[in-house]
Amino acid sequence: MATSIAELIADRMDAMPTGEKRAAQTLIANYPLIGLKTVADFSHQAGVSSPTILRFIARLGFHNYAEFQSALQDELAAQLQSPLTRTTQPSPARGRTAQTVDATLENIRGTFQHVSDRQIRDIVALLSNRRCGIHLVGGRFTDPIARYMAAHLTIVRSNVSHLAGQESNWRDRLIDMGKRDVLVVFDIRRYQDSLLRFAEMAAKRGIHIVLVTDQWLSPIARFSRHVIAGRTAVPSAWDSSAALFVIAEILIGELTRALETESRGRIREMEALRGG
Amino acid sequence: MATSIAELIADRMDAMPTGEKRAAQTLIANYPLIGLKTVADFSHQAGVSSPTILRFIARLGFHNYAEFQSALQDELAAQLQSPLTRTTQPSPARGRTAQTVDATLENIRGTFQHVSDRQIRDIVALLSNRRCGIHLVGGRFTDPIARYMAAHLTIVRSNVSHLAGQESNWRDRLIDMGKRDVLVVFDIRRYQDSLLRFAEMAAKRGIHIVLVTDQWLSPIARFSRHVIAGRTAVPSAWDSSAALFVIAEILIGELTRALETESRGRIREMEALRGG
DNA sequence: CTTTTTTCGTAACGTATCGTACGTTTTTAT
DNA sequence: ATAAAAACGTACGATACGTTACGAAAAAAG
Repeated sequence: MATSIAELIADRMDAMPTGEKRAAQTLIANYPLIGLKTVADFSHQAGVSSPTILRFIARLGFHNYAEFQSALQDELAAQLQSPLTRTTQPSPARGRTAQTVDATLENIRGTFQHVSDRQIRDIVALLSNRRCGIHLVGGRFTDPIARYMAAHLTIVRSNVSHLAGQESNWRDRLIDMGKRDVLVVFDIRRYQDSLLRFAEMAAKRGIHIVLVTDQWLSPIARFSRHVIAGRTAVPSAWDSSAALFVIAEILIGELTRALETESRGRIREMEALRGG
Repeated sequence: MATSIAELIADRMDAMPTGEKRAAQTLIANYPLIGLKTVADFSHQAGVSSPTILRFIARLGFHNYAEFQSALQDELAAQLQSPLTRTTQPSPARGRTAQTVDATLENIRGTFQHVSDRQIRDIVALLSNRRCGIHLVGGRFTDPIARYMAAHLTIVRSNVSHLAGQESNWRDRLIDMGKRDVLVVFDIRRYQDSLLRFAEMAAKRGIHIVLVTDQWLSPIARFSRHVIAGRTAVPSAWDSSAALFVIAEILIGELTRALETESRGRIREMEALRGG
């Protein structure tokens, strides 16, 4: 069975009439972008008529042109997510572990390719205001990341709280949140209603929301001032939250640097308390 | 001047109305494929109307949607032609963020270069024995990782517990641990005495210890049956636990696969309980 | 709180695109 | 060489798409 459309074409190219063969050749030569354009563009580039293009893709087994384009886009999406596995070996021999690690690495890389320094700076500026409190909350699987971030932020500045337990507990804490407070939310599929409800209530109180989510964007994005989307797809039964974890670490590091002068004193003071 | 469309968006995202900002976020999160689909698809994914999408791309400076798509395709074509230049960013003035991300990626890569599939398999075999319970515990900053792992393991098998709170609480739980139980410990510098004491007591009771630590090896390694060392050095005030996080995810994934038949039933049952 | 401005979505429009029927041309078999 | 079959292109219809106009809603200014 042909795994990619390109291979599928190579297999059947010999058994094609001249016109369709030209279509196949131009598609391979400009793979896959020419296939994402219109039939007219494709046919003109190949020097054949539009119906020939349609007969060509029909011969490949697609029912219509849209289905063909969707297949190309899916393939492209997979390629963009892991360009390494494409350049290196097709890796049937490599272990599952190595493959998953590669996918995770690509997720992290891809995530930060679209996260601008500007965005990080803005969020850090928001979090570095000592006046306003920071509250962190997460979903079923992302709550540990919220905890991780809270554990660090607590050290570099005051007025940091992690919202643990059930939704009802969170709601009680809303009373203590002022208009200038910041709520950092971690939320990935499947998005929890409880988080959405809570974020909505917080937004209505004028609280700034920083959302760290997956590439499909939690509905909380509607109420969020800042949104960072991490890639989560890996060849596993679970989604990977590693990219979100790195986002948290980056924010921790940058905030620590922003509050360097004061945080240094805080850390020293804390260590004195622990040691004594 | 912005060289890529993604940067262009990042620059102007702040000055956009809420609806267009949502369009920008979904485009960045699904970059660039969503932009190659139809306006209707794009608008539906972003949760806004079609005109909002068009106003959004007009604000970016494009005269119509076709021009916008052409620009995306040109960018994509350049990327596909030289996949190597993509991994190494062309920007000469790389920010601290990118450097830290690179260091984190190298840490993860380096970590798994020295972790054998055999080791993973052995640990998974240990954890997949339904007879013995799994207990997870972590230090000050690594406890969230223990929680993360526990949250997943609880779903794929029974008899999983996360040791929360103070050391005294842990000790009380020791009574419930049998000789065949497994204790998964996360511990990085600065190694906590409390964890060491607890691990030692557990080891004396014949409990198998799986240790996930940093490259300098926690002293708990002495009592551990399996030790996985992750790299943690990054140009930041803090160490990075990302490699440990990925280790946890790998173990979660492999264990899920090992228990596939039974875990599938468990997951289905759980979702029924949640839905009902 | 009121007024003004901006922003957003519904609805309608014109166009480009896909898909098909049909006649012409080319190829193949007899 | 002739007939049959396959392939190709032109022309046309239906559909979906991008685009624009307008009124409602929200935000900002006074």
